[in-house]
Amino acid sequence: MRPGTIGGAANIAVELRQAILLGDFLHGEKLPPERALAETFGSSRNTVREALRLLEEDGMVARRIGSGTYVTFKNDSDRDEAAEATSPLELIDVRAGVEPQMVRLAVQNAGNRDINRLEVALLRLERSTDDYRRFSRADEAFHLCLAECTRNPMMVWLYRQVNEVRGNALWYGVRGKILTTARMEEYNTEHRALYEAVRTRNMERALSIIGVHLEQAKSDLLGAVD
Amino acid sequence: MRPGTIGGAANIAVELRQAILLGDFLHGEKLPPERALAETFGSSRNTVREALRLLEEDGMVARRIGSGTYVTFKNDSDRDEAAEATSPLELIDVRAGVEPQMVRLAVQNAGNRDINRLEVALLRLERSTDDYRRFSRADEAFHLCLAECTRNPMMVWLYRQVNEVRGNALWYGVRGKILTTARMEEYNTEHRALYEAVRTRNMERALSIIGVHLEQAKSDLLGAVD
DNA sequence: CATGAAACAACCAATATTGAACCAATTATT
DNA sequence: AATAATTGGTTCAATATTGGTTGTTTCATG
Repeated sequence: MRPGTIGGAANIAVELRQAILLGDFLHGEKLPPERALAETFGSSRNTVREALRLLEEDGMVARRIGSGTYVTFKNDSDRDEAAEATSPLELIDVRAGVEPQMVRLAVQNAGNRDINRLEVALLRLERSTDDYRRFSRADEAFHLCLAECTRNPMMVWLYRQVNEVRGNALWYGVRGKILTTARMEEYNTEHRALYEAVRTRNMERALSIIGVHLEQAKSDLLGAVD
Repeated sequence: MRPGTIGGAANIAVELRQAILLGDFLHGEKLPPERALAETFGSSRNTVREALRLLEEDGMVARRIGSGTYVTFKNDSDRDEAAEATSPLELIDVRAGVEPQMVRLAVQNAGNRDINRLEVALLRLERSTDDYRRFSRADEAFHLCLAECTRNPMMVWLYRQVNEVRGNALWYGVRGKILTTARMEEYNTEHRALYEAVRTRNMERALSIIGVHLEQAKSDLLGAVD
């Protein structure tokens, strides 16, 4: 038990949850029996059971009579592993699936407020062509804003994940070579065109732009490898 | 009170708020009882109670008679929140972006071993039309296998995520209504056609099938709402 | 002196914890 | 195959803990 804290079912639950989140207990692993946990935490078995009940409610563990209590929580470190195993080119393959659909839904579902925020992000982007790090951040914000235009929470979440990988990947290293001021301004021409297409609900045009955008990102990447 | 001196309910509130914000007390955790806090802060219980009242006003903690004072402040980690906020229809919108690209990459990159495993999954699927729960599990396995055919770790991860949401969403409830034996057999016709298209590297055909598949899933869902 | 914050104290009602015994399902042992 | 050991599920009553409440006292401040 952490110093300064007092026992009780809620706190035991929090500690076990932390232990699971931190990987002390892996997915599928069996927790110590309730009677052992009771001794470890210096409390009664009923209290431990109450704590486990809370974890079970959260879907962190599952209990089986006669067998034990098992971790059902699936750790997100899977994503980091996938990210490390994924090359920038493969990432573009993934984005080529996600982003056109994102644009499609954005054109369909964006409200006026969404479009206003998208414009703000665009203006910031256009003021950032002097520093490729600032540009990268503004670029992320713009695309995230675009994701929010879809009004689809899952799509927003998905794009966040892909975006984070984008930060981890090799891309991060070659970024400085690719993003010359001229290139950034080229990208921004596309960004503005994309914004206009979304604003005027021109689906065909928007899809065409994002397609070109991804193609260019791909060829830029291939060029940087040389 | 003289300026420059410490003490008083407001200051205790500030200290506790800091402790919570810094993670000394996590969400759901029970704070030490008022009597103990009074001792550690070297003040009376009344003063501590006043401090807790302030925190309660801020929505940082909740108090329950006979139980304790609990931290309600949440450090946003909303992977599951996105899932809960996403309707089955919105999920299909996401899948409509991911799955065609998945099929495209699968046709491009699948090796012979991948295709063999895909066939195994397909056969299992075709033996599962008598129970919609078994069918659902086999269906997941088949599509996951398809994801692995892409040889793109990020795509595999992505599909896993989408798949998990599929399990959480409302879909889970209406599944029983949609998946009649006849419907499962229809789906399997498509599954087999998809398998054949991947095996023979017929990209056009594969994309057409997955498009129809998603369209049908969408209309089935819309039908089930009535 | 009047005021208000704080300390101290006693009690209430709600809740939690404990300890025990026993059940039911699973797993290990013989 | 039969048996024993292990493990989660359940119930109950006694006890401890905890926030809520009320009242009095102390003391620095204006």
